[in-house]
Amino acid sequence: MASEASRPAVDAMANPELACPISPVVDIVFSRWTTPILWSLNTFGRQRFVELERRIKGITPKVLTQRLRQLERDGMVVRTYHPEVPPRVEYEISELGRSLAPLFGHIAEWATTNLEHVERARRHYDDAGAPRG
Amino acid sequence: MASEASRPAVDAMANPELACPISPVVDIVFSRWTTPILWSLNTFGRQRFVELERRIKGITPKVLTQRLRQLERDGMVVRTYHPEVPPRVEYEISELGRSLAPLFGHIAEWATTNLEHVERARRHYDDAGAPRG
DNA sequence: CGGTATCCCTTCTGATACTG
DNA sequence: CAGTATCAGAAGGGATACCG
Repeated sequence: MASEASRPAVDAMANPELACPISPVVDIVFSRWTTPILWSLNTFGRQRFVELERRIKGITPKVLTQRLRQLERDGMVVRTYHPEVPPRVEYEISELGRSLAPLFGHIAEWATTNLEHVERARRHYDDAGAPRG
Repeated sequence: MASEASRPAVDAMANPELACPISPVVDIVFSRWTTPILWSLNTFGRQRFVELERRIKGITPKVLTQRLRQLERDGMVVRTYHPEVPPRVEYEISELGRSLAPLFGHIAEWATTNLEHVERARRHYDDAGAPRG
């Protein structure tokens, strides 16, 4: 195996000890509400606060603000303030955020082929699969 | 665009309206503690409860049980109970769970090239980037 | 419009103790 | 060993109201 510093990314799947190397990414990218936000910004382009609020069904302004701030801090989205009356704020995905697109594509692909397997497993488990022992 | 039923997975990136199609996967795969568990099982193979408990630093038996049950219900892991004294239970990743390996690989790859960008963005934001407006 | 402030409540989690 | 039971505490959201 290669050294820690020069190890190719794929080798991470075989990296022993300690926590799994994808946990940090999960914290950044896959927190609640972040994927719909990134998805919306990536799909529909630059949007205002209300547009996002309306698009992302069920989110409250407080939570939307929190997540947008976090995503802005992490460099995933860019916030632009226009000092007008009424004020106008636009959010757009950054280059760093856009680099997640292929990843999201892979996840979507996994979903289309495997989500039904999960559903099936759940039904099977709920019918008779409760753990014995 | 193709119809809803036959649409290729990658087109999901352009799917309009409603929530983003990867949210269900996020709920299943990227809940707290699930990635370290799947990672450990995928990397080190079949393991007993205590082995997982010791390997995954900081997890409590209660939470480990909860997550393992959920993963078992979703068909990601297989639980095998050996009625011996003392009892022995082994967990291993399922075929469905193993199908996530390439995905995890992509995430790990993204991490190695982009995680430092995130760190940099955070420092920059914390230094002077607080939103004005 | 684009938020913030406040309150409340559910969920998640940790610690501890105990059992077959 | 492989959990379960119980309780307490923290965190994350939601609802509502208000502000520049």
